Amino acid sequence: MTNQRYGQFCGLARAAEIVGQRWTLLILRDLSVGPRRYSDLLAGLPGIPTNTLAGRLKELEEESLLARAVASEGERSIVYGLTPRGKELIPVLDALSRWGAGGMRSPREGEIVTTASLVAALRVAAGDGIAPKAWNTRYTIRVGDVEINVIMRDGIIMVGPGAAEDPDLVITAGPQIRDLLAGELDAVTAIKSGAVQLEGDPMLLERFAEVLRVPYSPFAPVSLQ
Amino acid sequence: MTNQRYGQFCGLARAAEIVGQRWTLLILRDLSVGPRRYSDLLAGLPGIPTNTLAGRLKELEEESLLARAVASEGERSIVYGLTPRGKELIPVLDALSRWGAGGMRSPREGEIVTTASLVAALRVAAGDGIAPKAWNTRYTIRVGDVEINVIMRDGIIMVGPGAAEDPDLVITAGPQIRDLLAGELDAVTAIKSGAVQLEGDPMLLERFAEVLRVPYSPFAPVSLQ
DNA sequence: CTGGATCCTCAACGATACTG
DNA sequence: CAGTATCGTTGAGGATCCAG
Repeated sequence: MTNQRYGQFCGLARAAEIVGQRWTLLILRDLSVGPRRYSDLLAGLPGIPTNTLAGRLKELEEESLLARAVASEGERSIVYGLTPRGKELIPVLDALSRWGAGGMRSPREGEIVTTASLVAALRVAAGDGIAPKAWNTRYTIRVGDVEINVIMRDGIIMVGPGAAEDPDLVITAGPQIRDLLAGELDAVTAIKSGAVQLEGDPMLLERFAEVLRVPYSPFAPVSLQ
Repeated sequence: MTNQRYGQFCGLARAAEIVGQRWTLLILRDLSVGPRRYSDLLAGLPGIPTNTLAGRLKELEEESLLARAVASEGERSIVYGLTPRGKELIPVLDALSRWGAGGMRSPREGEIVTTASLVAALRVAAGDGIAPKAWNTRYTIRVGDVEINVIMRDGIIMVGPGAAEDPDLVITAGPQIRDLLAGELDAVTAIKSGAVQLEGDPMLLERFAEVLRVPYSPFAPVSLQ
């Protein structure tokens, strides 16, 4: 499977030959959350053909963006994880993610939220990952049947898949969570309108919305000059 | 021409639907240098089929990343230029470019340097675009038959296509210019080895190499954990 | 000459079935 | 669970042609 080449001695062209292939960016996004098995990736990327996934994983391994490893002793299952070279790409994925989110308003027909997409979105929203030191809070965020956690601890924000243990606040929302992160919907309105449902202290949603904030640039079609 | 979709309500997925198509990133790179005509783009992207270019331009216009305009009064030619939404993508292109450059060593068989690729590379190398205020210098850089200019003025670095007017230094080099920017080749060695030829004060190359510097991360294939 | 449109071919992608 | 195998479909590649 010889990658298509652009024939230019250019960093962007080289990058495009790798990440410009269909599904590759989403595979990398899923792996950016943590090492995953083949079947995890397949489940997190609805619509990807199995041969395409297998081919991409092989190519990305050849490019040293990811490595395969046996999950644990005795297990037959294989996990794929990003190498340092692959991890270098995470800030770029996040920048692209932020740009793409600026063009999003509401889900199109049939669009879903996956665990990795929600983790990536909140990782972007967390920005530099710094919160006030005193805010030690554990959040679980539910969108559909997806659950992720956001932990603020000692001034650091961590985002990961799965519910938080003993959460201080459980936030259940639909795609409108995007508007909350975008600052287009404030916490009070979100609660009143029913856009989010809470289990726990509602004040903790204010902190959440204050720290996890994507300053999407306003997007208006314009003409040149 | 209905774009392939990923079916996920995710910024990265939306971005990938647009910029993940073949040739799109390079078209945007060329336009990031400035507005260009159809034939300029065709010439700067050797190998692109005309129908692909036409199709991409149409899609990118629909997505409001670029706009078409009549070049100047009376002219029949059309120029394509980035909209603000398209320009928001330039820092992302630069980040991707930098990442890709980290995996580059020497040109592969048949790889060429184009005007836009060289401008983009030096724009990345210029980083935040700041130089010492006293360094008012005009450079012309030649690689093959490509000529671009780098102007340092009042602490600002500007990079553009075409030779500089009345340059203080003309730098002629091959692909080894990449090593100079990467800091893997210092100015003195570059001159002695003949990797670069100069017309003007050789000391000005030191300034050039000092300010235009891409801190590529070392790249070594490794295994997981 | 610029700015495409058309046609044909072929490699890559997509869907499904199947296997060690 | 982790992929191959098979086969149909789509989009890219390449050449040519055409209108303003």
